Amino acid sequence: MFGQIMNTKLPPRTVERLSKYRRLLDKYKGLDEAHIYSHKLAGLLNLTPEQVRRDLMLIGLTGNHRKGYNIKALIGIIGNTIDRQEGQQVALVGIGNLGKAVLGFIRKAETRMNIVAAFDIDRNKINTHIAHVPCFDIQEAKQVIREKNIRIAILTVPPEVAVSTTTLLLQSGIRGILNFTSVHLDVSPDIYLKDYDIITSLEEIGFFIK
Amino acid sequence: MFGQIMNTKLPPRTVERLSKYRRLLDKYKGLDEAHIYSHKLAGLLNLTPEQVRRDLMLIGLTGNHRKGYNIKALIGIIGNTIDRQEGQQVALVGIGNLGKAVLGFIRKAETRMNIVAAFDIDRNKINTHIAHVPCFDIQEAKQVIREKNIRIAILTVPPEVAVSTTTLLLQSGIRGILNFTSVHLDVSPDIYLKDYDIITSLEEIGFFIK
DNA sequence: TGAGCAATGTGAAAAAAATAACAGTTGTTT
DNA sequence: AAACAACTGTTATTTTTTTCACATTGCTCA
Ligand SMILES: NC(=O)c1ccc[n+]([C@@H]2O[C@H](COP(=O)([O-])OP(=O)(O)OC[C@H]3O[C@@H](n4cnc5c(N)ncnc54)[C@H](O)[C@@H]3O)[C@@H](O)[C@H]2O)c1
Ligand SMILES: NC(=O)c1ccc[n+]([C@@H]2O[C@H](COP(=O)([O-])OP(=O)(O)OC[C@H]3O[C@@H](n4cnc5c(N)ncnc54)[C@H](O)[C@@H]3O)[C@@H](O)[C@H]2O)c1
Repeated sequence: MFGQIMNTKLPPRTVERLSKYRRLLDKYKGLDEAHIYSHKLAGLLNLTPEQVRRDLMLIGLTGNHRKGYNIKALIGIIGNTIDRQEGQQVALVGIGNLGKAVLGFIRKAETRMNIVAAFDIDRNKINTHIAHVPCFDIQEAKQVIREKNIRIAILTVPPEVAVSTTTLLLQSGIRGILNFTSVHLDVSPDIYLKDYDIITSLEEIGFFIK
Repeated sequence: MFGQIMNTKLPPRTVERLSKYRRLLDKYKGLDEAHIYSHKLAGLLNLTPEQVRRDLMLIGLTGNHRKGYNIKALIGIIGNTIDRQEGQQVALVGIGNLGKAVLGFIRKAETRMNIVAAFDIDRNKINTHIAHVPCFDIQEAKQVIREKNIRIAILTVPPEVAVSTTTLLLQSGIRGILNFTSVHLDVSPDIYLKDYDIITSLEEIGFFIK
């Protein structure tokens, strides 16, 4: 319906921005105008209009020279580009303070990424639901991950077990990890690893506000 | 002692990596060898040796051609480069699930970034300590931030109040923000803003593990 | 109808970042 | 003490990402 899936290699930065465009525009959908200009979108996200236009060009979206980009088409093509047709299942591993905060947050957020399982070792959490997500014993990870076709894990376990847990997850078929544990994980290049490192971010901020 | 402060403009990526080198080597300090090779450091962080050498070159650190880089000197120069002499004070704003997790985490982490105040509107939290950090009424933000010379804020308030809270923080003298609220903040270019956006990160991971 | 404006689409240039290549150094070995 | 090995330091090259610049298009209005 919205043009074909462009699976030519997209720059990582472009993918990030596409996700942001969509999330922003999801809120506009239906309400306001049917169209949006590159400079408007750029302004809302602190980017340049050229950058927006180039990103949209890369996914084969073409706007109207007078009205700008059709918002529905834009959301549609971004979806065709970055979503998987069969949906993306995500597991959260380690249901502590941080894990619970993340579960609550993602549940509220409107997203295509479905957290379908959480894992812990704590008997009090296992076999309960937290934020409507079923919690399992980490020992069942292999089966559950296979059964539910989970490919992505959010890692919020204590640092001591980060490496061993990662090994288990990779053996279970996980292909991408969002790592909150500030422990360096040594994974093969075909695993997509993204680290969230607050300390590094704070130090970076500290340096640049000098 | 460890060479002079190089305040020539460093690339953001380099600053990030410097922070990581230091954190990694803090653990090595005293224990193992006195020196480390670029390829060792690179291996530990999934970088290339050339990148490590270039980063260290940029901060004026010179290694021994046979033994590699002196770990103490390395930690020292990184400190001279990215730390502020007077220390960096940080505030956490919004002591909810996420805020508490972050407070607990940073407290445990060995870092030069000191969280010296937290703010909320909840009467039950105001005037208590959480993870040894004193909690204040957000209405007192202006005074407290001035008094304690805080320049950096971690923003973990509900999305609805993210923009207004940011305005208040900027008026109070905050220069850098680590934003967890997935709300787009429109700040002037002299404010260093870093967004942590889980949804975008997950979608990015989802795209690249295809 | 056609001049004018305000967008888009995109090649070209520039800037930023990563990688490669290699000469120079330092110790070791024979 | 000469040849060798294994590093570093740095220049050059490549790749990636952003910005510039401008021709083209679609609409409006006189
Ligand atoms: N990057 C950041 O910004 C940031 C912020 C806060 C915390 N953290 C890190 O995130 C992690 C979690 O932090 P937290 O405050 O939620 O800690 P927490 O102790 O509250 O939670 C850890 C959870 O993991 C569970 N767990 C322990 N071993 C496990 C295992 N083998 N398999 C599965 N689950 C297991 C525990 O039962 C607990 O529920 C820590 O590594 C912490 O350092 C990072
Ligand atoms: N980026 C992420 O990965 C991520 C993950 C989880 C949550 N979040 C976001 O982080 C924020 C906090 O999440 P949470 O789960 O901790 O929410 P929460 O509701 O548990 O906590 C919010 C806290 O802010 C306080 N607060 C409300 N208004 C305030 C004000 N004007 N000034 C100061 N404090 C105020 C509340 O009293 C509460 O303590 C939300 O915006 C959420 O969307 C982001």
